[in-house]
Order: sequence, then structure tokens, then C-alpha cells
Amino acid sequence: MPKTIYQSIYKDLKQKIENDDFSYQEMLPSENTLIQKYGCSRNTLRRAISCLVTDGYVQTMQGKGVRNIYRPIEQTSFTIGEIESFRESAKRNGLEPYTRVLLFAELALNQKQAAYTGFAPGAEVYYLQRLHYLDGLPLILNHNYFLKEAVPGLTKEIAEGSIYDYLENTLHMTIVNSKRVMTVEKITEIDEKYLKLNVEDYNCLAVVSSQTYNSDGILFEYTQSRHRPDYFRFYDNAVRNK
Amino acid sequence: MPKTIYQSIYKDLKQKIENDDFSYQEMLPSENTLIQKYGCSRNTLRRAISCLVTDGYVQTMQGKGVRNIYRPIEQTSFTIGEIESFRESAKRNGLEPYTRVLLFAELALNQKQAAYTGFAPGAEVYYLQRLHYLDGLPLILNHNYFLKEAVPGLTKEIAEGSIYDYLENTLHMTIVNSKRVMTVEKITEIDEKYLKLNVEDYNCLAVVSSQTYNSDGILFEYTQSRHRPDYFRFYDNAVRNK
DNA sequence: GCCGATTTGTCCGTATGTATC
DNA sequence: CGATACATACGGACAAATCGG
Repeated sequence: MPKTIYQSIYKDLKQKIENDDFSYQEMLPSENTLIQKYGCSRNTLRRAISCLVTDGYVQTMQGKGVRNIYRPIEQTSFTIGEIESFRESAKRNGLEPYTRVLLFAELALNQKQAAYTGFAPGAEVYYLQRLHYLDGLPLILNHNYFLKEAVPGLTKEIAEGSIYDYLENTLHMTIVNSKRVMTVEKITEIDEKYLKLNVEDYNCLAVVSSQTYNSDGILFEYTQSRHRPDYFRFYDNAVRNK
Repeated sequence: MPKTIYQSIYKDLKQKIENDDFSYQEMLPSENTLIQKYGCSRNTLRRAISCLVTDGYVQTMQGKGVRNIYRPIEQTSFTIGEIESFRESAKRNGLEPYTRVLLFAELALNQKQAAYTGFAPGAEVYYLQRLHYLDGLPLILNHNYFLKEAVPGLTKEIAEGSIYDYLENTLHMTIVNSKRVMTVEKITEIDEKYLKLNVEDYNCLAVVSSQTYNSDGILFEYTQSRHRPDYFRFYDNAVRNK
């Protein structure tokens, strides 16, 4: 549930757009109209609109108005966009998730590992390999590194469910942001084995490497997600600012 | 040059962060301090900070302060992030760009083409195939579709330079936003031929499909960019909003 | 082409809430 | 508990772009 006014307005407008209350290319009511309708201040309404712009739902034009440019996307494959756990994504995509823990280890990072994870050399981490299934199909092979100091008490059992649920609801950690890099990499033997890919077909994967920070400003997670290429989709809306 | 106050403050802080004026994990001065320093209002300063948050440069924490979480990235490969033309990216990465036009055609879209480009069936477009070189290496094979109505007078000569330069400086068009989808696709014969890829090595590509809108709210461009996988990198910062 | 009305963009000042120390 | 820091919200002023008469 939205706790703030601008969030509830944002949510309401977003839903109206998704529900086709405004047709593609149609203008939304003017700021003043919406201000009256929602009984809020101008800044508050503008903030809600601004979120819709970021989402790529609408476009604002000085002197003209706000135009709906939303188009529904095909949900045929597994899509990524925001920060969310595998289970959240699965639910959003309407699919049945299952997670298998291939490896659960504890280790101290050497120089090389420290360099690509972003942790300090010698840092104590949980290192996990997890295989994520969707509707019975293995789609993603994850290499997770969790800083022990920040994520105490992690177990294999927790890792089989939702780690993010554990972080947020048990440890009461607040996840803030995640820096991500997307690349295409050659398939390894491990990928081939677990993702059941035919090298003749695909010899590459979509790889998303992410560094995630909590509200203490601590980098607590480095994850490399190796995706089956034929089920990978990443959405983004970029805004040009001169 | 920034035209507004918040943009100039944003730019100044961004530069200070990149110049290592604040070390990693160090707190920035408080809002009030910066307000005094820049002689601006609270809202204006907060807006500048908010841009830095979007960039993944800083993290704000209620009651605590603003923390620098910027880390320089290796510029070894061709990186994407915002909306920018190939030449802009090349310049930012300090590399020598060159563009070869493989095909320049005019056509009316059939049903199938309309479906994936997002244009209306029957729409008149320029269809281009362009090969982008960086430091003499062919890296990206682009399939561009430009709506004739919105981009009149496009020629092969213009396409060999910067089309965006033509759009913005000659046609005075304002580019607003670009919806992008990233996928991994199997290599085609055309890719293989022009990108000089060895199929034994890589049989896939990174593909970025984008729909770009101008300030008239018109979808004027659909482009499919097919990137050499070993030189492709896409950066992103995601913010968790519960 | 001009002018006024409309609409969005920027900026300011202030008040109150909430989390941290 | 008080002081500090960021978060939300309001109201008002002016600028800039657009549109219609």
C-alpha cells in the first residue's frame, strides 16, 4: 500500500493507463484538472506524473500537456526491469518458481574475487550457486556472494526459498539500489550442464552482474545471474536530457 | 551548458564526485550546508541530489545523510547507458567512430513489420542498414526505420555522418525518450559477414531494440542494434521502491 | 502576426513528519 | 530528550512553450 499522497496518485494514474482509460497518444487531463480531482498541491501531482515519465508511460510537453505513450508488452518470456527477487519476478510474470541450491559455502575473498565483486579483499562471504526454475524449466544460474557481516545466519534452507524475504522481513534490512551491468558471455561447462543448453544452438548467455546496497550504505551482495538467452528480456526507458 | 540552477548544481557535484573530492562511502555535506554554499532553495538542491541518486552516484538516508557510492568504471569496452548517438558514445569513450551505410531504402511497412516496429501498417519509412566501426573494428550492425513523415529529406550522405545531428540541428526535432528492450539473439549470415565473427567463437549477439519518441509525441524511429558480444556492456542503476 | 489564455517548467519559502544520533 | 538530517507536502511567483482567436 502506498503511504504517501504522491505514491497513491501515481498508482491510480498508472492503473488507469494500464486499464486503457486513456488510449494510446491521448492527452491526460491538465495539471490543474488533476489537482482539483485529487485535491492535492501542484508539486505533489507533478511528482506523481514524473514517476510515470520515468516508467515510460507518459510524455510531458511544455505548453501542450501530458500524452499517454503506454503500450502493453508481451509477457511471453521472463522480463527484468526493476530490482526484485526471482520469486517476485516469477509472480509478476505469472509463472511457477522453484529454486535449487547447488552449492552453499563460506569463504574469504582473494584479491581477484574482491576485484570483481567489489568487496574488500579478505571479506567473509557466503557463496551460493543457485538454479532458478520457471514452470519446471531451468532458466537462470546464479552465483551469489553475500557479505556475512551484513547477512548473518543465512542457511541453505533459507536460500531454497526467498533470500530477499529473509533480508527484509527477518533481518529488517532495507534494500536501496543495485548497480547492474549486462553482458553476453560464452557458456561454461557448468552452464551447459545445469541450464541444459545445446551448444550447437546457443554458445552464449545473457549475464547480469549486480552490486546491491542496503540502507546502511553497505554493499552486501554481489550476484552474477547467467540467463538462458532464449528466455531473457530486459526492459528500459531512457530519457534524453540535453 | 546547463540552463537551470539545479542542473548546474548537479553537474558541479557530479564532477566533484568523479574527481574524487569525496572518497567512496564518504558523506556529502548536509542539505543545509549545500543550500548555503550554492545559495539556492531546498527544493532545488534536493532535485540535484535526486539526479545523482538516479545515476547511482549517491545514496540518501533519512536521518543520516547522503553517501557517495560512486566507483569509476573501466572504459575498456563500448558502454551504453543513456540515449545518445553512436558518435556521442564514441567520443565519450575516447574512440574513433566511422559509419558505413550498407543499405538505404524507402518502403511501406507490411503487417508483420508494423507489429515489431510499432509503426502503423502501411507507414512510409526509410530503412537503413548501417555498420558502425570503432577504431577500425566493426562493432554494431544497425537496422534503422525512420518515419518519413517525421524525418523528411534523409539521404545516404547524412546517414554516413550523424543522423541525430541532422534531426536536432537541421530539422530542429527534440528527442524525448526511448523505450528499449535488450535480448540475446542468434547470429545471422549478415551479422557474420559484416561483424566478422567466428561462429565457433560466438554464435549469438546482444540486440538492443528501441522505439524513440520526439516532442510531438510521435514514434519516429525504430532501431535494432546488433552488437558484437565481446564489446557490449550495458550499465544500469535500479532503485528499490517499496 | 499579435495577444491573451492555457499548460508545463523552474524556483522559492515554509511547515510538518520521520529516522538517526 | 533534543538536535540534526532527510522526506513529504503546500502555496505562490515567474518563465517558457503552445494554441486559438
